[in-house]
Amino acid sequence: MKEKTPYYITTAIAYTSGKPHIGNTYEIVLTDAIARFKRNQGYDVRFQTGTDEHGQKIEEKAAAAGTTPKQFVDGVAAQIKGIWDLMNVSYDKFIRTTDEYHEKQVQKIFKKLYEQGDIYKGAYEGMYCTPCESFWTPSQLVDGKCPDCGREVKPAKEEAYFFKMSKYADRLMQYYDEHPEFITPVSRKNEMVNNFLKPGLQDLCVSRTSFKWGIPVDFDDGHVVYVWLDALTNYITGLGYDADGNSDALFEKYWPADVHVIGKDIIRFHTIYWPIFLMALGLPLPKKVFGHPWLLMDGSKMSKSRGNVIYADELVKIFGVDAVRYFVLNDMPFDNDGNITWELITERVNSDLANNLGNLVSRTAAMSLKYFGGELCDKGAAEPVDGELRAMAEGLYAKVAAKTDEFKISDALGEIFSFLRRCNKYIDETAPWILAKDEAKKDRLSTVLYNLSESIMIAASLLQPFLPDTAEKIAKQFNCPLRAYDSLGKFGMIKNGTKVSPAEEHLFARRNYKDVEAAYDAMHAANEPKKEEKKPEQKKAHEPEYPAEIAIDDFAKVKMQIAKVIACEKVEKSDKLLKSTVKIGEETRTVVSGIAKFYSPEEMVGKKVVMITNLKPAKLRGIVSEGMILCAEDKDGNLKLLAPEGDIEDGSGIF
RNA sequence: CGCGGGGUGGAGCAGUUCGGUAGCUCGUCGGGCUCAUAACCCGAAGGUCGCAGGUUCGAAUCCUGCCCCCGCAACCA
Repeated sequence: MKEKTPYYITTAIAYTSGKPHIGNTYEIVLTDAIARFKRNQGYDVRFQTGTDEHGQKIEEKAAAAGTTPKQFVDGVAAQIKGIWDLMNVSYDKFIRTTDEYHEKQVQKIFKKLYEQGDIYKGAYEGMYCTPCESFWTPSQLVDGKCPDCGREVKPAKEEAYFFKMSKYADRLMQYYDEHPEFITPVSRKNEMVNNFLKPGLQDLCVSRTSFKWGIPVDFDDGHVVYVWLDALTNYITGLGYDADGNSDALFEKYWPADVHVIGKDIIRFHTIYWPIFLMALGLPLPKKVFGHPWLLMDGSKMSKSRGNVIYADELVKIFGVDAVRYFVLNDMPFDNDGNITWELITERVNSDLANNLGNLVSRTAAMSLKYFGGELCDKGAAEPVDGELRAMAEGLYAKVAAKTDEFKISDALGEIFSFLRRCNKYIDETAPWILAKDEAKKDRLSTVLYNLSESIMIAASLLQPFLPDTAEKIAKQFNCPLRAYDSLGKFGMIKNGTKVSPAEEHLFARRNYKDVEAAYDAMHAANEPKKEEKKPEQKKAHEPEYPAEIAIDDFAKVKMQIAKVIACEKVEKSDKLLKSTVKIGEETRTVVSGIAKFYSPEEMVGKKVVMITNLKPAKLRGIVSEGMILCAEDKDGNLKLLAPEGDIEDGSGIF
């Protein structure tokens, strides 16, 4: 017997900074669908996913939550895994970058690359602008001065390790040329070449000293491995790769990966840095990187602060797992961003799943039960009208497989659902209820119902990777096994005498939008903003994470005073910033505030505002801001200045 | 001129590589049917393919210019 061909497929690992929303969940469902399809085709599939758990942001979040980073990521990783499981994702391996074997290998890899000279200790060497706290390359300087603020800059250094990217650039270009399908969709390739390869690759910073929550560089205290070298290598450490050459058999079997499924935002890291790391390690490169588009909430990017986030588990509660899987798989175009709204998903579920698929199964089963006690039998009473149905059924697998191979999952589903539509039409053409009235047509009736059941089984088998539970339910109701993919070209596999069972419940319930809305509102009862309140033009609201309580001393550190705005202008090249000159008693200061969307310079002048006056000065858009004007912000990001209730002298303190 | 994506009947999308009757799903309207989840089937209405030029016998598709939307970047002390 021939050995199965290995197929290694991965998702990007999810960053453990918070609960993943439906957009993040899309990636895992997409990958799962492909993995399941490949398994059904007879590949020996390994499907890996996991979590990316290091970094400054996590360190900060953990601190804000009052836990250790490890406790924090344990919690989030469990949550992410829980959602993947909820979505019925058939991963074989869930890797965490805090797993011991991963950390150990990353250290080894780092050391190996260092020893062979691909990683070198260097410094951000450049012209440093102290007030801006920024490094600039000589070419960025304007007249030899800081391009931001126009001040003097001086040469400075900050220690860090770098990877010599440029060394491998030519080989990478060559790889692109020899493997035109490496970057999918292909349109992304040009983006990479034009934006990064042609201008010349910058060396990549691969260590940090500014935070601690990372894998330590074991030969240099204070340095931790910086994100990409840590995160990307999960694809090989998860297979048991060993930098010393003692890799696991798994690694030998599955590497190189057949495809990395990732979001379009990180294509660059997977098609430039990752291949180069692999070249440096002397390993073969992945065969394909598929950068999928994004799922947008009603046309705008989902973000917590915008209040337009939809989570997979909420959708599942309302619609069920397979409906959610179907929606994200079907409504995502191949290389454009997809759109999700409550109306859209309701419509999809109703028209495709309930009306087309669910009702077809329901009416077919009901007729079999009614006319033959559920017994299926091809009496051989074929008629010309059957031909088209059979031909379509027999050709369906090839079409679906072709689309799936191109990762055009939406098109693959489209093929299946147009076939289901054809089945519904077949019922109309054959009108079984009329055949049933004529005893002489009994055989014909039986054959018609057999043909329908057979068609449904073929469709269900092809739907299995996308809607696994639904396929199972159909198989159970028709008492037939799901078909092996190499026999999908044959029509007539159901054994005569097979009995259909009555339905326990509808495959998919029809929903009306009002109920969906009500269910959503009930779920969010008190908090969360409602979904209608999305205002795309409004930018993010701040999301401070407060400690549970603070001591009075902490509060006492903040010096607040009343200030009077005596002059105000827009900051050039900025759409949010106003630069105000304020008077605080005897003192005059300059302060920059992000309120230009809400206040014009004219209306600012003369206002008395509340200001923090002992805040460390910061430079914004090249202007030093000496304080902060306090505002209240609603959930849509609208701002209102805080002002004293009555008139009071500027410079007055606030307690 | 920072980078990138997009503007196709009421909604969501395909078609643009290699120009030649503008397609799909949903919605609407009319009809049919009754096995079925007010489901299914048939038919119809509805589009100057963002705008303006150009190339061509012919442009959604190629060229030029412009407008609008979105994301990234910058920026919110």
